[in-house]
Amino acid sequence: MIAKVIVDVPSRQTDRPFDYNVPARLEGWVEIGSRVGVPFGGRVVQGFVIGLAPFTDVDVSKLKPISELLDHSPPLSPDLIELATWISGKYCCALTTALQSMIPAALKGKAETYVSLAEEEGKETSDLLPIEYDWLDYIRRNGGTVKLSTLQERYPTEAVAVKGAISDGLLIERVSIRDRLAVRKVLTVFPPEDQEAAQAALEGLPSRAAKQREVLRYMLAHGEPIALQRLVEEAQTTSSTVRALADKGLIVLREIEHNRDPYAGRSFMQTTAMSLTAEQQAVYGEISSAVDAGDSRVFLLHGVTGSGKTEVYLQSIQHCLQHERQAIVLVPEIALTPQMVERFKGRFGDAVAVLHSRLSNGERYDEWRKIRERRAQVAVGARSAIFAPFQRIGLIIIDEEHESSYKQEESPKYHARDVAVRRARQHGAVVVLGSATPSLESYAAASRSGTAIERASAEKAAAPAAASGGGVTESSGAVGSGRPPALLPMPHRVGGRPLPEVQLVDMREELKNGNRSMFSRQLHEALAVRLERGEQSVLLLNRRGHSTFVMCRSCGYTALCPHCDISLTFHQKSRALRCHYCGHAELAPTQCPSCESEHIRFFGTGTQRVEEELSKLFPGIRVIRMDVDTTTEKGSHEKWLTMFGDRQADVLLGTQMVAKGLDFPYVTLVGVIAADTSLHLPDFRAAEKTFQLLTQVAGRAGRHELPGEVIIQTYNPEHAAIIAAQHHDFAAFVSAELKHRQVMSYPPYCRLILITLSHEALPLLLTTGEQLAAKLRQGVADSGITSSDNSDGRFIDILGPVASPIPRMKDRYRFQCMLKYRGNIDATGILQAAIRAISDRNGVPPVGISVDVDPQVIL
DNA sequence: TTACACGCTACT
DNA sequence: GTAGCGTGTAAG
Repeated sequence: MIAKVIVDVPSRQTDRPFDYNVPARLEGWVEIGSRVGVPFGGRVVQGFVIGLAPFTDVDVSKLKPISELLDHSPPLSPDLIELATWISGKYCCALTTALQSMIPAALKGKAETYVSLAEEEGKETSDLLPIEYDWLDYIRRNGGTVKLSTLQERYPTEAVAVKGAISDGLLIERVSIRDRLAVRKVLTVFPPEDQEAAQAALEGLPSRAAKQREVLRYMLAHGEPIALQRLVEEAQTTSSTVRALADKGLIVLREIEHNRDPYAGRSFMQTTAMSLTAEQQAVYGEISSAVDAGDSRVFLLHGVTGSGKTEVYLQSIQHCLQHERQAIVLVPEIALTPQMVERFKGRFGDAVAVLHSRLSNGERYDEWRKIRERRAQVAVGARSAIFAPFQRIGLIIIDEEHESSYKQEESPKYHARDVAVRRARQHGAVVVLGSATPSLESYAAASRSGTAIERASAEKAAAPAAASGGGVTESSGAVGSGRPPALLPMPHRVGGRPLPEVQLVDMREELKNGNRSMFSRQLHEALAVRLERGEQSVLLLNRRGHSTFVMCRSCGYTALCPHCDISLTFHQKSRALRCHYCGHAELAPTQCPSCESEHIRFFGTGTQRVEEELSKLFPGIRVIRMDVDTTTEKGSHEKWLTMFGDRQADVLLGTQMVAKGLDFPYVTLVGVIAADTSLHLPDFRAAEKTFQLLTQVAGRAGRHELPGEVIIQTYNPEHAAIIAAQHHDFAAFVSAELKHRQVMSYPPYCRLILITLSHEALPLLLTTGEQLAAKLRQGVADSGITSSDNSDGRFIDILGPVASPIPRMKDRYRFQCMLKYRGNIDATGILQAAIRAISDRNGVPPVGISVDVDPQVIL
């Protein structure tokens, strides 16, 4: 049997299947999706079997056998392999990169060399005396096989002798792939099987074996297996005592597989389905009947904050599970809070597997196995949970579908929303995209469709998009391909609670009136009121990144990274200047390195400064600050939110992470320190992102009995995005923004591909960039498309090359080209051909090329 | 990606 | 003559 293997060597030349013989001992075990170790160019690498065939075209003399099978059952299923193939084509990445992203990091094997004694295999080594070679004895003591690296570490002076032994055939070298992490095993003590015999033996124990007697009594009394470590603690004894008992055969000591459960020892209050409002019921009805139909439909659930989307998710999942199908729930990493997890665990208990980046590799691996072994039917997780190894998916929910964190920034640069639609089609599953502020891409696509229930209520909301429509590309992402998503509106909050009142404060006026503080009088006043009433406030510092840059007020010098040409960021803790991109760090200067002035200052309002100011204005105020500095530690995120929920603080101050999905009954004030910081970023989505963030954070207030108030401080109170956020007016925002996008020709009116070229040598980079652009233009011309609008609605435009927004990173210069296109155009195909055309005959391009299809951040 | 072969330079 | 290094090539 021949296996087609994708080897884990991510390069253009090796991105194709290689054929291997399946050795007799693995016959029947090697399946499609198996992870194997194979010899590849003089070493052993990991690979995935993507096909099996009885014969091959490859010269038999070249064929090598698979050297090992790495798992008992294949970690990938054929549908995931098919999905990976699609991803590698759509997002221009190596197939192995796509495959690799689908399995937990714990299964990313590394090659390890082992040496075995030849004598163990019946060969003669009598001419080597153990006295002469300590290391030889060491190998014998360790069962005849040890890791070469361990041997080298223990006997550094014997390198030559070891090498000699290998070439003399006394030692046999073997290369094997070792997982980063095996299943965790725990030594466990089992109670005696024969109670009566044990009782008798207990009497017969010598009088000085008091501890043994105690342990045995404990085990008889409890009658349940217990971890050795715990037994030792509970019985105040040592492991040797327990082992002695085990040697006598009175108890059994055995390793058992242990599953790390990050939520072990935590009880979740079980909840049952709440009765739905008419609005929720209508939406639930649409979703559940589509699930029943096994129809791979896409719904865009547009529900205002507090409209009860989560309850609809929960009941839809319930419905799906009742039909023996599984469900995936994607949540932005930042919103994967204990609150969110609690709601799912509370409803579905152990049937839920949770996957997020704060889990250790081991924990994530265990959750993943829980899914694969069908012990879980619901997966809740961030982006990569879309690859959860379920067999029969019925429903995929993407909460906060507009979040840019669904786009992976590293290769494979996939968008989880588009992958979800594709995977749903494989399984005949329903996709629900939920948001209070849908992305313009999804919304524009959905506006072109309609079903019974939304036609009535959505017409008004959809009107502006539909009016400007026609130009909306029918293929902007997978969302747009096939049948357009149907819009499911939920415009009302549960319980008829009003959306909070939003007040805009013009900070220019504040300055004019002599208030130079970062708090306006209104916000100051409102905070004081909450403190007095014992209510809570959420303060948002809307700034992307955490940059507090360094500038000299005398000469204007700013500290730049010597490798990347971008501003260095000041870190209070270490008093260091760090580069955000390459990790370069230096000590913060006390005087200007350029003009030696003392007037060097750290700019930008960080959360730290807001915190200081708050304590100055309100002595004794209890503030919880959540930003990258305070939430990197494992579990810290959770800890802060629990504290805040327990009302151990008056103010929750933070960056974007405080804006999403939180639901605290005593929060009656939301303050935005400066709404503008993200508004003027050189990114066509800046306004959209600002609107979304403001709307989301405003939704944190007054979700329960107490009414909420929102204060937004801004220097641009007349900006359309900010006014729309003030009035909770999604339709107005969409209408204005879509017009703008159409004029400027940006998504959803076209699609984008960003190509970044990088190299240390600037001249080479420039010429290569020009060559690539020329080949692209030629490719476009050859396929008969012009860059102006065609009668068939197709159009393509090639921009650049121009210097990237970050013109140098890690000592490499960067230039970029942008492809803008609309209509049925194989843009990735044209691009791939152009790259091939400027590459050498081995397919290696002269400079680094990175391709980002449907980029989220142009910045 | 990486191991290895090949060819060149620089020195024993 | 050969160790040491850079470059190119192929990997089943």
